[in-house]
Amino acid sequence: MARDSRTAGKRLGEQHDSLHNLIYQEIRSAIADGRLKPGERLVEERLAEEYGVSRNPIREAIRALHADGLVDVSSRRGAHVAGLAPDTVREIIEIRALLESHNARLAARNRNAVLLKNAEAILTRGRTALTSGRRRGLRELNEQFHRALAEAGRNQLLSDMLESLRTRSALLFSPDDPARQEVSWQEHAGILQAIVDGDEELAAKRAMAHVLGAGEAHLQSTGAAATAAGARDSAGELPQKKQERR
Amino acid sequence: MARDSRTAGKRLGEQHDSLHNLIYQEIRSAIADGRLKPGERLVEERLAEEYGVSRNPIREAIRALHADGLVDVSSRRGAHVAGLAPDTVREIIEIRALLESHNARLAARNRNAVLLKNAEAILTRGRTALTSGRRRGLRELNEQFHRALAEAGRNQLLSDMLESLRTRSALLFSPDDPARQEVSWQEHAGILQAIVDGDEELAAKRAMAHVLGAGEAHLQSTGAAATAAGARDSAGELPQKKQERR
DNA sequence: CCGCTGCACATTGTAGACAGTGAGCGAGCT
DNA sequence: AGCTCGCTCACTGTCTACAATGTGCAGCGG
Repeated sequence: MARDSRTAGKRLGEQHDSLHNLIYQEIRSAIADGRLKPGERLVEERLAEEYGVSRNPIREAIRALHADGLVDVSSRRGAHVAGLAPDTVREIIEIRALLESHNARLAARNRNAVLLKNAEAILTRGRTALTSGRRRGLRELNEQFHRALAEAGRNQLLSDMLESLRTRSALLFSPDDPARQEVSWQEHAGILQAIVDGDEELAAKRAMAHVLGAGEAHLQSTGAAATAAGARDSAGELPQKKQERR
Repeated sequence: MARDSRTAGKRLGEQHDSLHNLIYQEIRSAIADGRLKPGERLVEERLAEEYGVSRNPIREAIRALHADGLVDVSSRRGAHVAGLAPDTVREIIEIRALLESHNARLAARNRNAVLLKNAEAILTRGRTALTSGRRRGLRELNEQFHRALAEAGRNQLLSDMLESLRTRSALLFSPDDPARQEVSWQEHAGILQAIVDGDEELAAKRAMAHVLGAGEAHLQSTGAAATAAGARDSAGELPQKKQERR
């Protein structure tokens, strides 16, 4: 399969971090970078050899990825990179919209000065990055902004759930459309403004619109309407019958 | 996240019971039954011996429990049964209220005949069990009813998230107050009625009230003692310095 | 030519060791 | 005494080996 062993810049640094954590990160970014595509099988022994470790850390990493919803694991049949069926994407968007909305409401209710300052700082950085054309960091800044908002909501559970949803979508969605980015950061500003003003309703409304808008954009760019309700439970779990036996 | 209760619901054939799955179930019910108390340490080797297996299945089970939020795992310091700090309980209630509410709205929007019939059947069983004094099955019936509602919402992700939240609370909350049960099942009826009537707003409102009400009841019963015993915000997450060295 | 049956193997599940680390406990110092 | 510094050891993290099982393929019968 020659997965370009070079791409996996496996520098097992000094890190006292447990091995399986590093593996987890590695595979995770491999999925994010598209080096591992949805449906692709994750063979423990192969990965073990690739990273120069035994199968145990690999197994743990895979379990962690499974907990994050990034891989599907079926008993005795191995693990596959999870895919997102259009229906699932819609569900994620819907729930994320609901939760982001609620979180924005909470943030507007609390109005914690320092946390909002932090969000504003990130917002500024995002907007300058946008105008100066440096788009490479935008994805990360977007992540940071939403994380800052989540913190401002001061509900740990909600924050965690949002993080999880963002992870699932961010890793599996297609890269962002530049045009959309403009709108996106304007909306960010609008949300934050409403929060700072303490206008709960407006903040909630804008947050929801933001998520739904971004979701629409993604649905457009990716599969389009090519899959109304047909795929149903396929959920990207097609094992991709590659057959690489020798 | 909702273990592997794949969409199919748990008809016959509970999967090929891999050992670690059995262990998972075992420990899980041990927590539910109170045989394992919050803060208690889970020593892999001890459990391995207790169940007559090696440590690997134990580790996997612990990971799964961790994914469900039932145990806390800190690197190199072992796993402990998770506790619920009062703040966390409030967060769970709040988010669950939000999600149950939304789910009820969706159910009212869809009005899937067969799924609602199912919910009604469970409702009936619950009410008869209540009046006939057989309270031992009520907890399970309550679980089933909410699961049925979740299905009726027809949003898999939402259903899974609710399942997870219910799991976390059900296992760690104190047993239910009989008086509350009466009210609870009346509210169940009210919610379902609104859904059947297709009144989205009412259904959402009632679902939220139901969760908040139940939550309040729990906070009352546990909160008082909890405030005295472990007023700290860390509540159950202190590793419980027992020191059982020999 | 095509479907069925049984075999062989690729992979996962489990077991049993070894290695590394953090936490108490006591010796030595001040 | 109080404190620091090692020592010791119960653990977890990892590795290697073995067992169990699903899958594809060859070979056979139709």
